[in-house]
Amino acid sequence: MKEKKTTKAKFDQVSAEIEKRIHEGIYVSAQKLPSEYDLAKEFDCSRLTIRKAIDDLIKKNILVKHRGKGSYVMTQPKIQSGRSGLQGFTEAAKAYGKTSSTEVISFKKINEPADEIINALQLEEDTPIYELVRRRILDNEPMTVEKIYLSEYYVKGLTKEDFIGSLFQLLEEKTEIAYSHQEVEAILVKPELSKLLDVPMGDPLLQVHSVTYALDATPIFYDISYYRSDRYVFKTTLTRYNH
Amino acid sequence: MKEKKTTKAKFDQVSAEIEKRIHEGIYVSAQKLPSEYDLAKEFDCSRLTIRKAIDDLIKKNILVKHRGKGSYVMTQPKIQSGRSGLQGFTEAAKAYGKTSSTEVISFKKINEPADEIINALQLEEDTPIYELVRRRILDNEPMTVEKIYLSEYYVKGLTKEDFIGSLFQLLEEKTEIAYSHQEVEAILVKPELSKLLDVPMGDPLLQVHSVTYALDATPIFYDISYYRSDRYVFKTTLTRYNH
DNA sequence: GTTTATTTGTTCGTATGTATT
DNA sequence: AAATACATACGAACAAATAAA
Repeated sequence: MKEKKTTKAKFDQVSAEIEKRIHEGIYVSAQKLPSEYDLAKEFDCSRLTIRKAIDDLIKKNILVKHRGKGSYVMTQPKIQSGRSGLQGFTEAAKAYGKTSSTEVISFKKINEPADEIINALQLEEDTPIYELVRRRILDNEPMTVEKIYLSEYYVKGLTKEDFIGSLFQLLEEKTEIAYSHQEVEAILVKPELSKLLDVPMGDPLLQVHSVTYALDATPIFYDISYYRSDRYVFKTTLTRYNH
Repeated sequence: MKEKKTTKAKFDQVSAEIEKRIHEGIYVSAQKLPSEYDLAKEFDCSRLTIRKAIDDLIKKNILVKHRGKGSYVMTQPKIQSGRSGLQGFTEAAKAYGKTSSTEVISFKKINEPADEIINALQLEEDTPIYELVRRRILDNEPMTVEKIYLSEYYVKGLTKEDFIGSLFQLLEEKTEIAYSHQEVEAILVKPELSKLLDVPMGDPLLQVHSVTYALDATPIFYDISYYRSDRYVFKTTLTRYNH
């Protein structure tokens, strides 16, 4: 039997502790953090470890630093929706203590998929593709409708009910997911979506196209999602200097 | 007299060379890069230097890696609009060889600014604020209207004409800009914007709120921008594992 | 299925360079 | 001009995940 990973990396412990201090108000924005040298002494580790810890907090948009000046705490956006973008619906819901659920609207084989999809997934023409339509509900209100297109390989033997949970988790049994490219646009609600999202015609929506890839750049699935614009905001942080 | 920085950091040379090889098709997605150890031998440097170079390319969404497996080239989104988000209108225009220009629509003092703005800029109530409205034009078509709100300090002695160029450049004479928080929403075009952006009423727009801060978390300016949804797409890349 | 080799991850010590105050 | 603080870089060693034998 294997032992659990109870001992995290040192730089993870350090960055967790710094993050804790920020939440406790010990380190506040507007004021400089202790220098890397001092932190290294305090945590009894090398400066490189401190630098790695700080680097991770910079990636998480929690700290900023500048050569010769020092490191500072970044102000937090009022509502934090994760690192970047729209991902993590279920996790975001949990974070706010809200009830979220997923409905599988349909799951079926498509014999004549749009070129756009065939192209994005780098498949031969006339390859059969499976379409999965799901709806996400937050506190009894429909928030998102997502249409997902996958090749047969990933859904062999699966039925509607299998898609109630996390798609990522399901797919990672077959392939390791590495990254996805997303494109966000503003569109007007279409009749079909008006019903599913319970918004009147003429309302604007956020439409997100994405393609998700494995490490070796194999496309895994294509996704078009629609977000109610009165409930969903896309948040990002831009940093000027990427030291 | 000081010598110019002709000699870049070694890890910058290495990452530039790797990037070049990717563009030349020497390193392609779907195939593993040489190991860090081998690259270190080839570039005659330490493994840490290679790791730093690779790390930077990962930050730029050019590479992905996975422990025990190796590093891979990420597929590029069809149209590359920069690191993340909507920033860099002028640069993006240049990259496509298009003509871009900026019009200053108005620049005036506002005596009763909205609470939303006072709040975002952390100012006292009834503090006078300056409003700058600009329009960006790409290939003779209006693309963006931006409303920017700044306190007196940053615009003292400036006139309309001073805002034709880069706002960032102008402000950095006074304060160093560190980062900004952005929120993207889908809205319907308002009458005023319909004219400025030359789109019919009822059309959707992308609306972006942002607050820009200095290193010490002082708010510098508040910005509400409107993007034509038929011309502008917001692009991001999400990475699953952030090693 | 176990062992071995490969590959990335973590960490230290040390030294020197460069920007800021 | 000096002190402080971050940036770059090397060498070395061991850990952990993965893939190959």
